[in-house]
Order: sequence, then C-alpha cells, then structure tokens
Amino acid sequence: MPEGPEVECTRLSLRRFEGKKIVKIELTKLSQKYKKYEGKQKIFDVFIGKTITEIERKGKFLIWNFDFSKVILNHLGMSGHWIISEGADVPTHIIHPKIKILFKNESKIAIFEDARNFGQFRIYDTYQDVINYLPIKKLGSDGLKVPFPQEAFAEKLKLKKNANKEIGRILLDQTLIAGIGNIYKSESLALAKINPLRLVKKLKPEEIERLGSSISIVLHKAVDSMGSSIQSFRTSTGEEGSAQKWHKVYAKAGFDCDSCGNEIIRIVQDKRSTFYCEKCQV
DNA sequence: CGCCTGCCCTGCAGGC
DNA sequence: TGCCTGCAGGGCAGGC
Ligand SMILES: [Zn+2]
Repeated sequence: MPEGPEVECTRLSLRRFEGKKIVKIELTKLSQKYKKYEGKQKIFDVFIGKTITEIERKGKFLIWNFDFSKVILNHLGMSGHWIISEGADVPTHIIHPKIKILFKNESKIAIFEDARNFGQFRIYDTYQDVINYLPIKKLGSDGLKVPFPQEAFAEKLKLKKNANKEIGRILLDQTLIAGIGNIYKSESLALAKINPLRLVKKLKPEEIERLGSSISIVLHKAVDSMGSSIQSFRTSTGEEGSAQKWHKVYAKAGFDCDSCGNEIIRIVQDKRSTFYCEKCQV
C-alpha cells in the first residue's frame, strides 16, 4: 500500500486525532520481539498527557508533532498501516499490531499494524532533528505538490548521476521526486507513454514534461480513488479495492494492454519489478 | 560526502 | 499434504 498517495490518505485519516490528548502510546507485546521496539515502552511514556498538534507528511514519512518539543517520525515501510478501531482493545483479527495509541475523550484507538516490520516509529528530541535527518533533508519536491514542480524535476534529471541511467531505475529515488513508489513508477511511465528502459539523457524536454504531468495525474488519481474509503476510516483495514482498478500495467504481466492489445511485460530494474507495454511506451 | 551491497521481516502463490 | 522458491507497494547501516 504505502506510496505517497497512501501515506497522504493515512494522514488524512489520522487527522481526527489532532488536538487529542494522549492517554498512552503502547508498544504491543508482539512488538517486543523486535529490536527496534524492544524495551522502549518507557521512552514512549513521555507522551502521556501530551496533545497531538499536527500530523504532517513529507514524501512517504509521517511526522507526528505534539505540544512539546519531541517529535515522532513514522514510516509505513512495505506493510505498515494505521487502523482506527472502536474500543480500547486490539481486535483479534489484527495479526501484527505493533503500536496502540489511546486518546482522551475519544472512543477510538489507533493501531499500527506492520506484518513485515519494515515500518518506523521513532522519537526525535526536536523537530529540527527530524529536518536534519538526511533521508528527510534530501527528499525531492513532493510528487503531490500542485502545480507539479516541472523545473526542479527537469533539473534533477540533468544531474550526472541520473542522466546516464534508465528512467525506470531512478523514479523510485526519493531525492528526485518524493512519494513515488514501485506501482506509480510503472503507472506514470505508462501514462506518459515512455519506455522505462530509455536513458534519461535521451529524453526530450517535452517527454520529461509529459512524465512530470503523468506523475502528478497518477498520484492524485490514487489519492482521489481512495477518498471514499477514507470517509469511513477503513483505509487501512485491508479493503484497497478501488485503488487497484485503474492500474494500466502494474502487476499485469501477461495480460493485454487496454490501449493496443499487446502483452504487458515485466522486467527487473534495480531488483524491483517494472511493468510496461512495449508497443505503447516508446 | 556518494554509491553499492546486504539486510531487515512475514505472507502468499505456484511448482514439485 | 508439505516443502521450497520467488515475489511483495521501502529504506537503512555499513563498506568502499
Ligand atoms: Zn499498449
């Protein structure tokens, strides 16, 4: 799930807790099996009685701000998601709960479930510390920014480290454009009708602009198509339904291209899958 | 500093 | 039925 658009939708869901006071941030029993959470309950107890002021997003990161200096940097990894659930207990059908947050004057709890455990939920002493954290500091312009930052995008593509690479290999680089993940990488290239194997330096200016616009369209479409499920706060409960339906190429190897009927193929770039239509994408 | 390779984890589908 | 392999929407630490 979690690319920029999914993280943005998570943020929108979690906003209901802005202004709420923390009763407790509880590391689950299960979480104690893993080093990154083990023995850390105590340091999360400093949040007891504090109020969430704002939950913001930078790329695929969520930054939890409170009414005191400490900040929590949260990343969903591959499988992390927040579940907003009625009552004080974690429902039994949630298999991998790592964190549970209880709030004052709030009947619902927030549960961070993360099967593969690649997620992060880390405390920083100050907001500035988070901003100075290199992966945050180096993030490129956000792909959901309106208007899409075409100039910054084009400039970064001119950098030596990018110019000689295949375009399909660098779109995942969060320092280029923040928020693109492996699904929307393929989908953006498909919409732009650009072959993922094309070398960046061989892309014409109009193709780069088309790609930028396509990234913007694809990411926003993803947010919009998740909108209805957000309303009911069930974004993260496993029903991803609508978000997947409009995919043109991702995970469609062997199926026919909707546009030309040619077979969609899968290749591997930097150990990640890329899907595309050889006929439509030049 | 930048770049590259491992590594962190569980679950699922498909082949045997 | 079980066991094995490859694959999965991401990023980090450590070596050079
Ligand atoms: Zn096609």
